[in-house]
Amino acid sequence: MPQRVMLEGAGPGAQVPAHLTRVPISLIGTDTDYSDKTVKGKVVRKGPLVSLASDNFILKTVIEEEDSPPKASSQNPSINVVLFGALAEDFSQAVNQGDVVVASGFTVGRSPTFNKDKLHPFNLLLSGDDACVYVSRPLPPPPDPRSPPASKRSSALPAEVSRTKAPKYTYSRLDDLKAGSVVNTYGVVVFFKQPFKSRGTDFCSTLKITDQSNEKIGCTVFCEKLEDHPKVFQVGDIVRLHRVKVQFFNNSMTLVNTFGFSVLAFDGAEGGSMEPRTSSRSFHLDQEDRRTVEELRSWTCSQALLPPVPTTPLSAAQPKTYFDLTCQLLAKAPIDSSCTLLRVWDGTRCAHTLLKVIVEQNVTEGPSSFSKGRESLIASVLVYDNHVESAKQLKPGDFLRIYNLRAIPGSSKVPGRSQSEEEGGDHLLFHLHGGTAYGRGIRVLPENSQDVQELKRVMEAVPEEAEDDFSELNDSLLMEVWSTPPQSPAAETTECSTVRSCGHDTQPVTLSELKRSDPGQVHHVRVQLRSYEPHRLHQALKLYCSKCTKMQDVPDDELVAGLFSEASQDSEPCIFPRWALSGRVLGSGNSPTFPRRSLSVHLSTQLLCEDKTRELIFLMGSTLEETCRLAAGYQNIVPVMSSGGHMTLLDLSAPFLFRGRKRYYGCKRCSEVTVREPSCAEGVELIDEKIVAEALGVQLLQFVLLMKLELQDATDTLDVFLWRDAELFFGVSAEDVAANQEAQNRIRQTMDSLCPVGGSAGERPWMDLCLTAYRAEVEAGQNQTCYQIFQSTVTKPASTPSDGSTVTG
DNA sequence: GCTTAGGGTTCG
Repeated sequence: MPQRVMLEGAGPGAQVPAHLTRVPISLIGTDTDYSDKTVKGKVVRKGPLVSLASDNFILKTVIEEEDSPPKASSQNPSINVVLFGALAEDFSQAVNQGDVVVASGFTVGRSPTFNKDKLHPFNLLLSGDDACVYVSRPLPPPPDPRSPPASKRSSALPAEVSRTKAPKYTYSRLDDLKAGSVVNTYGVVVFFKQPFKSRGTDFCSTLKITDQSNEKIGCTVFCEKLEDHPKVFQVGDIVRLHRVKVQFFNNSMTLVNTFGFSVLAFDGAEGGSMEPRTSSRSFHLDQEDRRTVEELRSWTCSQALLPPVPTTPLSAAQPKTYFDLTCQLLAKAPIDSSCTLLRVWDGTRCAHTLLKVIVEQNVTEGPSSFSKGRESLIASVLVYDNHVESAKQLKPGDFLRIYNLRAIPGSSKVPGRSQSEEEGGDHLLFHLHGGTAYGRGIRVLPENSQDVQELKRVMEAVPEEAEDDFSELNDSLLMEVWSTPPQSPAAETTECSTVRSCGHDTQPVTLSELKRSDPGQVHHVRVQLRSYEPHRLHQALKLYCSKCTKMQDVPDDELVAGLFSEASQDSEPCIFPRWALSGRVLGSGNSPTFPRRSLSVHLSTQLLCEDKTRELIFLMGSTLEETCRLAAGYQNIVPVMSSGGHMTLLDLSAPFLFRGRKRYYGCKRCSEVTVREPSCAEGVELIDEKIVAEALGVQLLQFVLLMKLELQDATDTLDVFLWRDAELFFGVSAEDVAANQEAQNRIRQTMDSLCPVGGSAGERPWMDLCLTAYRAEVEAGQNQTCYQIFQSTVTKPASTPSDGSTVTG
């Protein structure tokens, strides 16, 4: 058992393997995989070495995070660490109180002493192969006589104080294989087949691997149990094979598993997870293995062996092509003995209408139908022959990768009836043909895999329930507005955090403490952003009436354009007010469809006298587009129409005022519209939206931003609103967000930095926030405690390379 | 017991 305490001669942290990322002690919980994580802290208490049985020991120690940001709390976060076996022995000898240690390869358990010591609800457990402690300490060297000479300590590899050596494996390069020998080897997968049933007793899987030698070697694995097979998900994955026999076949070397065979598979991407995929409980993985994987990853990268995109989303599926699909199974139904229907989705919309295969009633596993909006995103996959057997193992909800799926256009060859038999045309369904050519097959992806996390993000951004085509169209239009220009969020490494400006003198509390507090209080918390709504950020922009306190969505362009068009239909004669001087203005159209035409316009005589003709006009009969274009030349444009022979405003769902790119809306409940001459008394320098609204009897609606954020710390999660101080939080005005792209980008970038897409918890920066808790009526008669972020601002410090710690002040 | 497969698109 290779259990170790590493002594570092150089500075702290210098020799902790680079692929490990550090987790703040405050964030330790049980719902995370810590296999590639570290925790760092100073040993503030070191318990005695306790002998449990012969050759088994236990030692308890407390470490405290030294470099957590100041003012976070009166006390630095600390946690109990329990070490077992030889590691406990080594730790006892090699580590002193006051040393700074980095622990890796630990698991997390509930702390049984939390109620007593109030240290941390969880503790770290270090035992087994992977557990490791790195000690950084200034010289002199430790008192352990077995410790290697100082010269070695300053080398790239940490010196080790270990009583037991790892069983040593040697790995053959692929250009150095001798027929008949049994070897261990590493390789990058360039081709693979999922396990399939052989004619014999076993499942068979096929790999072709390569390494820096550039040899490409085929490899066949026979195992009765599926879980013993290589867990390869995509080309570029790295495998470590133990005990494979080298054989000659057709003039080339091949590898076949032999007695004692085992395999680990790794993500092949640089910076990917170091957690090996295996069903084996007793595998050994040390620093050298990790380095080998890193080296293969960078070689793979230099050779461009990894496919640029692992799989094709449904939105990019083209008729008659083969592709791999990552998706979620929603329902399945048998068609006949050699065909099964899988209904899947990936959150993207296929460019072609998806064909729905109708099956007999009561044979579907999972829901037999979905909302209209959802149905339009679901693809029918017909799997044949040998794949029917693997489909039997699948359950609705599973995340799948389907290899070598083929997009089939039209609907003529569908078993059973199909919804669009008469339509023919541009419909798609998908076939997984029989056989295993080109790696054809299905694989269930583990829920914690990076690809599934990404898939879920995409799916979560899809609106919950049926939305008709109209609103989806508008969503996609607005999405374009929000996402241009396409920025590369990956390139942005800026740490992002927040500062409070509330001035309260309150100590930060944990979320679980906060939840136990009475409402009506102010709290300070230190949290990360776990998720947020709405994902389509344009939906965060609302209109708010300060009089009736009602909130509404911003009407979309299609609706507004409709109101303009309706208003211009009305051609009944109109008596214009006496103060208004009528004229014509030339519209902006210049195409046959939109001819340039003159529009009826009305000016205030007073303004005319003051030679302020461009400051305010009343415009009649224009389209939305014409109004927008004219808005470039006039400071204030009020669209008007004729109603009952009088000039009046359009329906208040339309903006009552255009000021440059900004549009202003009025509250339908609280406005009492009369078109009057604005009281531009002398001395009024500028006609703005307030003056116009007042003149017209319009209760001006305010642009606001409203979001729901899910916050998280080590103890709990909490939903909070970001509303009243949303502008302060983002450093933009909601009015600007409504009108310009830069302000929209700023919000998008802020959210991306607080909650990177596909990012792990470790990548999310910490935020210091001020929260208020209050009772509010959520539904009729239902009071609930709500939380809102106050007086907190996101700060973006100059982009500095992070030291791996995620905490910023 | 000690084979099975040994990549290379489709019946639908």
